[in-house]
Amino acid sequence: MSNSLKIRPIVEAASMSTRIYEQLKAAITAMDIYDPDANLKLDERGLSEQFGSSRTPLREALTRLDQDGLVKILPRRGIIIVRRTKPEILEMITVWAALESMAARLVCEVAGDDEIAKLQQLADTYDSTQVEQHMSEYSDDNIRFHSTIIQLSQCELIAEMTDGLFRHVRAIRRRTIHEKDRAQRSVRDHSRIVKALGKRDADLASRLVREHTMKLREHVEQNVDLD
Amino acid sequence: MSNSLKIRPIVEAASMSTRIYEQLKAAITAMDIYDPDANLKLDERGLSEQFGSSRTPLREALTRLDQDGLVKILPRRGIIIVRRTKPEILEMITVWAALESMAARLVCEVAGDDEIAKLQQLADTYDSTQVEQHMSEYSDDNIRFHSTIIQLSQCELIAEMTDGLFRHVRAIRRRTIHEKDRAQRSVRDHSRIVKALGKRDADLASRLVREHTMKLREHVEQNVDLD
DNA sequence: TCTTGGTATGTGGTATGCCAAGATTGTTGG
DNA sequence: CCAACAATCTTGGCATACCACATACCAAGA
Repeated sequence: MSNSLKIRPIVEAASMSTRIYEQLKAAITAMDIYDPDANLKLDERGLSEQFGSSRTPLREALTRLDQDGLVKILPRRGIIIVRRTKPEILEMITVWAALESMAARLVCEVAGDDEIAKLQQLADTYDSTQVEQHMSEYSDDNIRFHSTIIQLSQCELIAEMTDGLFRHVRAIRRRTIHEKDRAQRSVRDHSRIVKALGKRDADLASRLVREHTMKLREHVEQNVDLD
Repeated sequence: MSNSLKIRPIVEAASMSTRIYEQLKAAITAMDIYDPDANLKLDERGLSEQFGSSRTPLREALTRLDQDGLVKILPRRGIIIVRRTKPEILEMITVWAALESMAARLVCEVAGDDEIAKLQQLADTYDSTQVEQHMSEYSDDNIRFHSTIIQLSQCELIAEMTDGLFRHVRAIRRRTIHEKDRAQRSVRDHSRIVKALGKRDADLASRLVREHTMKLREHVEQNVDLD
């Protein structure tokens, strides 16, 4: 086996603009943009210097972020990270409900029993009594649960679209009041959803998912103040 | 009325890159990209010359189109208009069904009776006997019907998202076999949807919309060949 | 005629510099 | 002390030049 060269294909190195784009996207996602003291202004020339590149690739990255709706480029005024208004957030949650509801429907058709069992496991990690003690972890696992449903639907497009939505909704989660009541209800909801998926009851599963997410919408509408 | 200056707001002159972006987007939307003889290759330098600009704003426009998924930029290989694969189209229709279904639900809550009456009018323009004689017009009015539902939902985000989907799905409509059976069923479906909306039966309306769109999905899956 | 290294050309990526239009600061006249 | 104006700075838009890599073509040798 050693009488020939062992060559592995060169991994296509991402362009500088792509790397900048990804890094900026991650950075914006990580920061708390709804903090009243947050600095939302971006400096083109300053950033390009920090990245050790010229303005061109940085500008390309910013154009893409603008297209994503993460920043807004204001001619001759500056580039700012956009804060979503509350109505916009509510719309996002509504769309999320629509997409995940459809995903649940698809899961009933295409997912294997083993995969749904995996989902069961995610839902069972916490019972109603534990959840109040591990709030922060639960928040992550909660998102993981919903992401998994979307994965199992095998619809790539739904995954893409909700990815952007999760990003924004997660940002305002830090501004959400966590009531233990809500968390406990959430655990019960998840359990019911899994059960419906297991029974391949598409109508029920999709309805439960939609109602579950719309409850979040209601909660945000009444308990989150962004201004 | 003529004793005062007639002032109309200054239209914020769009940047060159924005105008190029919009023009290219319109051009790509207009062409039949699934024609086997279609030229899908774009020439950066050639285009910039045609637009009378340098490559920079053109490249910015192309970056945005790439982000939209309308073109694909291949480093050092060229820029091509992307053809959607059949599975991708099917996913788009599925997502469309999810979104419009939710839109119907919202319409039941927020639309006025007068607005639903307008929808009724759109649905009644054709009856089952007329539709086969005015196929091409019906196709446009069909899209208008669905667009109107989304408008009436007052959810800006759903409108944005479906806009992109319509664009792609419309492109393959030209490759779809139009059976008069399907058109007649479509007219009946629309009528039922309006009725459900009028009764503010959100569950029924959303179900009918979803099933209606998923019928299109089925039809495309079985009757459209893109390769 | 076929193989093969070399070369010309095409194409997107990046660096740089200038420009015009807001924004800011400083100055001046009241 | 303040309003109005002017000089200056800031900042995104655009043009241009050059680079690196992919591809096609070509010519020399087997």
